[in-house]
Amino acid sequence: MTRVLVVDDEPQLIRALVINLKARKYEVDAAQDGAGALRLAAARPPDVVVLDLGLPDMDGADVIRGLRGWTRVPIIVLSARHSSDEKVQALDAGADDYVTKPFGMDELLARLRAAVRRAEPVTGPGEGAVVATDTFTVDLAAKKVRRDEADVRLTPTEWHLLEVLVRNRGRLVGQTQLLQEVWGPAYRTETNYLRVYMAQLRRKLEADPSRPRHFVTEPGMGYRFEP
Amino acid sequence: MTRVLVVDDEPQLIRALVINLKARKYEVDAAQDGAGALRLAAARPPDVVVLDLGLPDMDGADVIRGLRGWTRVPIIVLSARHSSDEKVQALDAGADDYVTKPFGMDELLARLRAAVRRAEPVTGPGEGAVVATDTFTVDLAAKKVRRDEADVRLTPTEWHLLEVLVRNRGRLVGQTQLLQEVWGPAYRTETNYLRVYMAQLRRKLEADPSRPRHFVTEPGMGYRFEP
DNA sequence: GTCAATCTTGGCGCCATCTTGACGGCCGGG
DNA sequence: CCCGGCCGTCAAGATGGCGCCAAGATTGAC
Repeated sequence: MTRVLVVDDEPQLIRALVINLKARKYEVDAAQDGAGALRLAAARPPDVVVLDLGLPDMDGADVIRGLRGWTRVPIIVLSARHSSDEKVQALDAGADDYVTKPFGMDELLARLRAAVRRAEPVTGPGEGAVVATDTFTVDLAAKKVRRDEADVRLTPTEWHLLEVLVRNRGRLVGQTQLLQEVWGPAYRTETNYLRVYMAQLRRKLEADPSRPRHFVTEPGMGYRFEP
Repeated sequence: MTRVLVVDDEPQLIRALVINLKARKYEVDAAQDGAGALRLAAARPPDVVVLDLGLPDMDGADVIRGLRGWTRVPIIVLSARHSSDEKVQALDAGADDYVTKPFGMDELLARLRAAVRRAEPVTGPGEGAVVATDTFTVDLAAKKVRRDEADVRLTPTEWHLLEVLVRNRGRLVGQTQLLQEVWGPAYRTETNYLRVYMAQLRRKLEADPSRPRHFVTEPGMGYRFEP
């Protein structure tokens, strides 16, 4: 699911955006000032940022630069100022788009889709998204798993689970987190599913499924993927 | 040097843009209608396109789609229409930005810089526009499919679908993405269409349509084109 | 106005996938 | 030593996605 970070100091506008975005199946985080936005963006990296320039605590351009220091996430700027100067400043600071208030929700959503669309392939046709072990390789962009020179067929659930583990490679991923990301918040206690699907993954990918070397169980806590 | 393709039917506006762009060390090509724009874009692939929607010979969205068929070059749309609908249509057709006339030259240049900047790391215009398999070849630029020494006739929808798949060759394309790109954002759940049109493509292009080797179904996730 | 091509819509059967429950082994604590 | 929690394994029933077919709508050409 695409995650949007909304930054604005007007609770009303935040409310309106959150409602509209959630109705369209976006995951939404919200912050009311620049410092909070930067903190939230680091904690839960968004796929696109909607940023109001008129924040109480920081200059808008500084927020943009704060993000651009470590991420290429698309930034759509909102502002009440029509001044050409302000637009140029924001865009040159690293923003991707500039929308003046008041704006049509349809238009903002369309610009948001455009921003997400063109950002997608940045991770895509490139390279680096391939993780390898001694027995198999995972291509996150192409959604492909190869083992012994042949493609391995994974079901959607299997793939989703593998994806979460690989994205956190080397780190322990808690059972709750796995269940929540793959099956949704309502399944946080169904540890049964994890057992069944971890077994599937191991059977399809491990050299010796009964003695897993890459999908490690951490009893009582969760699972870890070791490249 | 960055090459800009300017498309507009007003010679005055073209003159103004050409002067401003050349002064800033851009290389500039210009076309006065949609057909000329598509021809020129194919002959001398630009790094960014500035496109007026009010062209005499073609609908603006069709020009966008004509470009998007084979290239991901950033497209900045100019238009006198402020209608929200028109903006949404252009953006969803594949445009990256939408500027309403009259506009400040500073702003346009800033948006142009932003578009070029974020497109930078993407693969240059050297992508092969012809993709071949053992039974047929697809020429994205010429919009032609050859099989057994003869051209294959495809309907517009079939083309569009094939186009999206081929552009993402080797990678899995989600059902939602396919539906959204081919039929529009409102059809993201009509998986019926996919089944029908994938069957059409397979019937026309696969050696054995009932056992597809190039248009692979990934149940529950999407489809993949394998060259 | 007629006709053909294309797009939309619905239904049906099959099969992979998901869900769910049960069982046994391992391990640490009482 | 026994017991309870946790994990791995297996299998059967429920579910839902997919391919396929075919009949209306719709569009566009003549």
